[in-house]
Amino acid sequence: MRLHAVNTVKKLVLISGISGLSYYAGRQSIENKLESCQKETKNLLSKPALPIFSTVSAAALIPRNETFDKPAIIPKENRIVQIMRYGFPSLDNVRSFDDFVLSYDRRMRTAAWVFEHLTAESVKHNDAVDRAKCDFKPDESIHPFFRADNSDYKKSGYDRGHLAAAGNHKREQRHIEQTFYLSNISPQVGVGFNRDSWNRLERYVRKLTKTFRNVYVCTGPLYLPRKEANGKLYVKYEVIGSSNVAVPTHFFKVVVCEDADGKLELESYVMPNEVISDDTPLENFRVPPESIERAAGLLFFDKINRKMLSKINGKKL
DNA sequence: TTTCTTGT
Repeated sequence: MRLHAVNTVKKLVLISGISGLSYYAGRQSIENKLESCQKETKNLLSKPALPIFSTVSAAALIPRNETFDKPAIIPKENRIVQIMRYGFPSLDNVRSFDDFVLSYDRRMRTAAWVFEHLTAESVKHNDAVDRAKCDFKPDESIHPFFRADNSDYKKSGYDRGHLAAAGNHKREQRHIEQTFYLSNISPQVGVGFNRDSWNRLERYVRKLTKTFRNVYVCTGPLYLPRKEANGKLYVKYEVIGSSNVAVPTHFFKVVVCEDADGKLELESYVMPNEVISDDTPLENFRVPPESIERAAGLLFFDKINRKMLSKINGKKL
């Protein structure tokens, strides 16, 4: 890269989401990112030649349904800062919703990860919120080449399984509705997985808010290699519908809980996307977070001060 | 309680 271009690229990296430069962006604090994003967006607005509407990660740090015409792009109390407090697992195709953040994997037609922040208040039952009123819908913010449609899932034999669980977003009707965008959905085995053991894991994570004041959850698909008859390893996954939506072989959850003293406990799980017996204890699915990072190509909770981490998968450090 | 699909 030519030297004179470097400064411009540095300025653009937060807006354009050039993944190869994520190291630079990753070193900045979230606050700096937002400040910088806000500043650069304003700069860009005065330069109509730059294609700000077609860049992907411009959507990342700017809440949906905010138009670029309004001067106040970043609200003061930013929910996204709260959700992403401990770092972004990656910076590819990041987009934020009102109560969760996701990174979209265009090739797989589903998310690479979704991030949520849960509290006792945010998951408590709310009569005003009705799941039955929600419809699964294509995410129109994704380019049609890479977008999943309801027809892809129809008669596929798979459930439209939430990554950010609907049950985690009952504070407002608007919040739960946004979890039904197909960018937050992956093909999941229904009976025996989505409706059973995976749901059991989701309920367990919600229950953690009873003992911890803050719960941070990262969820995503995995496509793990498997040994075939010739002894070699292959990554093999089914694709469904005319969009070829990838069917993940596994799903992960990495959870960080913060207690009243600010001490942090981490738990990480991998479950195969297949029928799992209901009597299998959830602890059986615990795996070291490093192995999920390697398999997924992600880095979780990058910004956690290791001194604050007291437990990993139940083991004291 | 929450997670869904299919058929009418």
